[in-house]
Amino acid sequence: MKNKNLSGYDELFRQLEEKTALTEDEKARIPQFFESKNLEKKQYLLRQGDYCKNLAFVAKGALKSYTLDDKGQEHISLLAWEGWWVSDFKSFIAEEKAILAIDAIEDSEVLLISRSNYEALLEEIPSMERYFRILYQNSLVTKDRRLISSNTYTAEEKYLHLLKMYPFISQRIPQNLIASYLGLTPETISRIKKNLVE
Amino acid sequence: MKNKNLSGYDELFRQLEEKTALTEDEKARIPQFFESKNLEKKQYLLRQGDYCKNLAFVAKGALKSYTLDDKGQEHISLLAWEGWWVSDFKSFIAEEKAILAIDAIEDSEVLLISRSNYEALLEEIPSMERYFRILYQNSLVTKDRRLISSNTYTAEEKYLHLLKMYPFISQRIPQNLIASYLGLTPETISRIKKNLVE
DNA sequence: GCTGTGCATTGATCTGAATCAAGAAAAAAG
DNA sequence: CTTTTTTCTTGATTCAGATCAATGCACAGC
Repeated sequence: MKNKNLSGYDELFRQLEEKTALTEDEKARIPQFFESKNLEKKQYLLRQGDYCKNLAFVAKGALKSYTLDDKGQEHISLLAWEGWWVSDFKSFIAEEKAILAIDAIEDSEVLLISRSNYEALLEEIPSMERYFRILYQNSLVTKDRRLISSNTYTAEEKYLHLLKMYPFISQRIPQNLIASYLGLTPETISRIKKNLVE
Repeated sequence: MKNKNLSGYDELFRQLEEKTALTEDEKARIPQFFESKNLEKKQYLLRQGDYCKNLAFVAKGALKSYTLDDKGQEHISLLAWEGWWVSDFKSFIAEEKAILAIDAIEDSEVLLISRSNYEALLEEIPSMERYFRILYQNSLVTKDRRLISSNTYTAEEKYLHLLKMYPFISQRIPQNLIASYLGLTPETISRIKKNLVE
C-alpha cells in the first residue's frame, strides 16, 4: 500500500460508518481509490465549462458550488463542509461540461475520487453501493425540502428554515453567501435580521 | 407464486432494465414485493399528516405530490407519470408524518412497496440496490437543476426550461398544475404564453 | 340540447423583494 | 497600529410577478 496521509480519511470513515458497516479489510482498501487535495480559501476546484473529473468529499473546511448567470451574478447551489460531498454530478456522471463552479470558501482538504475509481469502488465494495444509495436517498429528501422552501416560503421563512436546519451556519458562512444560497440578496437578509430582533 | 396481474410490471421491468441487468429469476421474484393499486382521477394516495407506508411506482397515469400552505394553497413538488416513483420519502424512510399529499390527476395504476419489503428487496436482490443508487443519483441531478432554475431564472425562463425538459407536458398536464409546479400563478403562465406567440 | 363546474385569459392594482446608492463596521493584510 | 478589503446595514426607488376581479371557454353530466 502506498504511503498516504490518512488524516482526511478519519472523517470519511466516520461518514461511511454512519450509514453502513465496514470491515477492517474494506477500510484498508478504500483510501486507494481516493486522492487528497488541499485548497486555500478562494482557490477553485471546478470551473464552469470544464469536465468534472472527480467527486469530492470534504474532509476539512468548506466549499461552495454555484452557477453564474448572464449578468455574472453568482447563485450558490450548495454549501458543503466537513462530511459533505460536492461535484457537478451531471458532468461527473455523463461526462458533459460542467454548469457549476466549485470554490473553497475556507482553507480545505478534499478527498477526490475519479469516475472510473468511483465505479470500481461500487463494484468491488458492495457496502459502498449501499452507502451511496442511502446518501443519495437522504440528499433527495433535503433537496425536496429546499425546493418546497424555495417555491412556498417568504424570504423570512426561508431564512428561518435554514437557521433551523443548520443553527451554526451564520457563525461560519458569510451573510452574502447565505443570501445567494437562499436565492435572496444580502440586503434582504440584513433587513430580516433587523426585523427579527425587534 | 401468487397469481398476480402483471400488466403494470412490464413498465416496472422496462424501467429497471434501463439502469441495471436483471436475470429471469430476479424478474420472477420482484413482483412479490409489490402490490398493485388502481386510482381514479382525483383519488388520493397519501394525505398530509398520515404516515407514508409505501413507495409508489407509477405504472400508468399521472399523479401529483404537493404541500398545502397556511392559506390552503397547493404547491406541487412533483408531477409523476409512467415510469416515475413517488412518495413522501422522508416519511417513508424515517417513519415520520408526511408533509406531502399525493393525488392521482388521471386514472392511474401504481405499484406499491412497503418499507419492510423495500429493505428486503434491496437486501435480497443486489441489482436493486444498484438500481436505486442510480435512480437517486439521476434524481439528484434533476432536482439540482430545478433548484437552480427556481433561484436563478425568471418566470419565462422557468417555463421554457420545463418545456425543453418535458416537451409533451403541456399536452398532458393542465396549466394550473404546471404553474404550481413552477411556483408561479396560472395567470403568469397565461401571460408568458401570450408573450411568446408575439 | 342546455347547464354547471373547472380551466384559461385579460386587465387593473398591489406588494415583496430587487436594485441602486452610501456609509459603517469588521476582518485581513501590511 | 494603519490601511485595505470585505462584509453588513440602512434608505429610496423600481419592478416582476402576485392578487383581485371579471369574462370567456370547453367539456362532462343530465
